[in-house]
Amino acid sequence: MATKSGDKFAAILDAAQAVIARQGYQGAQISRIAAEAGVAAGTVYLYFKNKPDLLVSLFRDRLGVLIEQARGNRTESADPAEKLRWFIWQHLKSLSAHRELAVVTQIEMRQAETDVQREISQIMKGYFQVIDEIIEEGQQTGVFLPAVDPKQIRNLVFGTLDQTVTAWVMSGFQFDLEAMAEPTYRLVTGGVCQSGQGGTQRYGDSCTAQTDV
Amino acid sequence: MATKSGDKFAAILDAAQAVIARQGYQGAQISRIAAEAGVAAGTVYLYFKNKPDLLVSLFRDRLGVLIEQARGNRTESADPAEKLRWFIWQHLKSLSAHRELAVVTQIEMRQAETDVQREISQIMKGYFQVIDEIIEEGQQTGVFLPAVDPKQIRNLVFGTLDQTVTAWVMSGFQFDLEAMAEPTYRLVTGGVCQSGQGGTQRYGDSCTAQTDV
Amino acid sequence: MATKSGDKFAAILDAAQAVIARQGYQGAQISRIAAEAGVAAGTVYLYFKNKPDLLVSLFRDRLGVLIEQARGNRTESADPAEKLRWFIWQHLKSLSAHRELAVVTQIEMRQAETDVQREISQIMKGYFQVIDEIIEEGQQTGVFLPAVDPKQIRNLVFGTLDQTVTAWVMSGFQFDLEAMAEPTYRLVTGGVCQSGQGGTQRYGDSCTAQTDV
Amino acid sequence: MATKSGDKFAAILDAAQAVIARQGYQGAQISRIAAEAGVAAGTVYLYFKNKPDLLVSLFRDRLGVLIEQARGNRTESADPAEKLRWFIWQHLKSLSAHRELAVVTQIEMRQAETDVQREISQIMKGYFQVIDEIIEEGQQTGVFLPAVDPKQIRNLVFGTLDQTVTAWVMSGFQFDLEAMAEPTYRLVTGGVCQSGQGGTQRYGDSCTAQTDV
DNA sequence: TATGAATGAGCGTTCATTCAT
DNA sequence: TATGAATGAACGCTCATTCAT
Repeated sequence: MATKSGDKFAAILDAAQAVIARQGYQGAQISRIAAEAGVAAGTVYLYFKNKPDLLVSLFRDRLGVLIEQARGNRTESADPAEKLRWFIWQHLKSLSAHRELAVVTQIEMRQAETDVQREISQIMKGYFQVIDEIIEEGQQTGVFLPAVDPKQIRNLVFGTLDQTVTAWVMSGFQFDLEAMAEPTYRLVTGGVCQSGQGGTQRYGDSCTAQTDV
Repeated sequence: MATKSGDKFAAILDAAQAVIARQGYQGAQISRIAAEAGVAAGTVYLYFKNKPDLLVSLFRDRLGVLIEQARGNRTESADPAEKLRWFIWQHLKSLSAHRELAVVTQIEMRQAETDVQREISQIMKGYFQVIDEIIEEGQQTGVFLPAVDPKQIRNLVFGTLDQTVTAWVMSGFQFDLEAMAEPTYRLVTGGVCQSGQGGTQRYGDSCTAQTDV
Repeated sequence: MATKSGDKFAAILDAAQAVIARQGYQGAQISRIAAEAGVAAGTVYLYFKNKPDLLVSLFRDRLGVLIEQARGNRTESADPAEKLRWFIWQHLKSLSAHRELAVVTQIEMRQAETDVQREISQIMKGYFQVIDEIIEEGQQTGVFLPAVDPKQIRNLVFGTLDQTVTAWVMSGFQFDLEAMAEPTYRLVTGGVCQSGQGGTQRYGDSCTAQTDV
Repeated sequence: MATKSGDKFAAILDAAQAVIARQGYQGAQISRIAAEAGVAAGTVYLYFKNKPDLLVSLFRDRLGVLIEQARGNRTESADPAEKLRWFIWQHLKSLSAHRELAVVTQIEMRQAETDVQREISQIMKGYFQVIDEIIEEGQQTGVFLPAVDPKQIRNLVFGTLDQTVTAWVMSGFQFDLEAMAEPTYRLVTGGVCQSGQGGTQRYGDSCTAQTDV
């Protein structure tokens, strides 16, 4: 039942993640989380103000790890494109290795009350910042489209990752999420259209027309 | 209060959408929805099995409109790329015109219980199919990357749209969502990387290297 | 269990009075009151906002009867002193006939939270007003000491009654409360000191000195 | 925070009085009282059996001071009426000088559970005894009405004082409580009726008729 | 003595759902 | 069909009390 660690804070967070992944946000009773953490129900309130606070804390803690990881890895290559590849790979790899976390972040955390949602959005900004920095660097060095609002690019990158992970969770983990990293990266950077078509396509072909503007 | 129409079914759905957009999924009480629809609380149960059923019905109804719209519009051009452009534009335009609907689909509907989530996913498949058909047609005609799993492309397309709309809602509708259609289309089709770089890039540049594989 | 009356409002008030008299304010569980009233716990909240509101309502209702009674009886005689005698008699007689009510008003109602106390004080003002009117009339007609702040007189009158009833309750109803009316009236009107002493007392005797000022 | 004295018993009682006066009986948490006393929560249980015991102890201690004071002062004059005057003045003066104590005794202590109430009543008997002794002495020396049950007189005296102090607390200390001593004494001893009326009153006037019986 | 982290019983309140009319 | 009063299960949270140190 109880996590071996004497650190009840971590034990409760772990239990919360497990229970939420299993029972869903609404079904996650404090008493259940406490039991799973090996503490009394009241003890939860020594570490967290209330149920929403526990959930926000869980999200902050878990995303914090992703953010740290992403920030650390970013420096391994000078090329922004390479940094982006690395970011995508890390994201998918991390969630791939922690299915419970993926379930919680992709599905259950979005079932919180509106107030909690707002706080989670704030926390997400920290992760968005990591992407934004990569994008802006890439735009400055001319690797990424400089004329496009970086937020749009971020929406493309994060939206694609998010959708991919959600699809993985909803499928019941039926495919290899980490293996999606490379193709996802290619799609994101190269787009949907057939390359090389540019030379032969007829006028008005919208798939190449885009680059004209 | 009540929708004038004698069609209580529609009146309840409308009220549900309004109340959920305003009070959030959790705060949406049946009694409130009923009052807003101009019927008694018990009447809701003459048209819907229970609360989850009401929510799923709402989602099905609203997404149904989007799907019909997307299917209808798809035929206006033979070019799959053009169809995609049209789809993206329709999606953003529709939600742009119906903020309440956007709030409900992007934020509040994701707060439902796990069971509801599953059903919503099923309904989403209908919308995904529309995208999938466009993508597959594009791959067959050679407009879209043929070697890539169409589901990945769909994740890119839908993920980007979804993220864009969510950002719009979370921002408090601070930007022109419909105006995002064209740049979003270009990003999705052309990718993040600077075009034309192909000729001058040095070996190993990952932003072009991708197309080699 | 249930009061025969279909009037659930009254049934809940009756049950509340009974349960509070028996278990005390703190021990009076809503579930218990509901059971005793023959309704479901949730039903209580159809008639009362919350527990404090139920208590305040109970007090208002019960005191309202006393106030009406006191106001009605006041007109039976023109003499303010006689009105006071009547008031005192009515007060003691009413509580004497309703031990449960006496317990609740004298003991248990004073165990409410500070907020409830404040509201109860407001309600008490209605009862005080009845006394005040009698007193002021008596002062104007010269029957009662005109130079004394009427509020002080009221404190004497109500304080004595209140203390008497509380003593009765705390004693376990060991004496005849109604029989206390006449002697109480005499004490209140004539004071503690031996009458007739005025003529023989030596200078400085404080029991008569008072009348000199 | 903590009282300087090493006497934790007294420190806890002081803290209890302060916290109860500020937060009310219900809101007085042991942990808060402990913090205010500069000790750990557990330490409270080294000096008091439980929360009710702490409250009863507080009341006993505070009332003990009043009783001692009243007993000491009683001997300063041989005249029972003068003793009564002194008693009334002491009572109002003491509470006037200790608003916190007045709040606790008049309002908050009455919010205790039924068990605590019973014990408080017992303690009150000690104070009542002081009044009773004065009264009985006065009756024996013929100063106070000999035919009246001394308990009735006590109810008049204490009830009036109690009501006066409560009115003072509820008013937010808006008047000079100590200044009420003399008029209160006069009322108590002389009664509500106009003196001197005896000679001129018409037959049946109830305000004088009383002394006939 | 003293600590203070941990306990866990206990209860007010909400609200989806039912059913007699 | 329609009503809406009544239901009652379900749960987050508090805080007096304990006990290992």
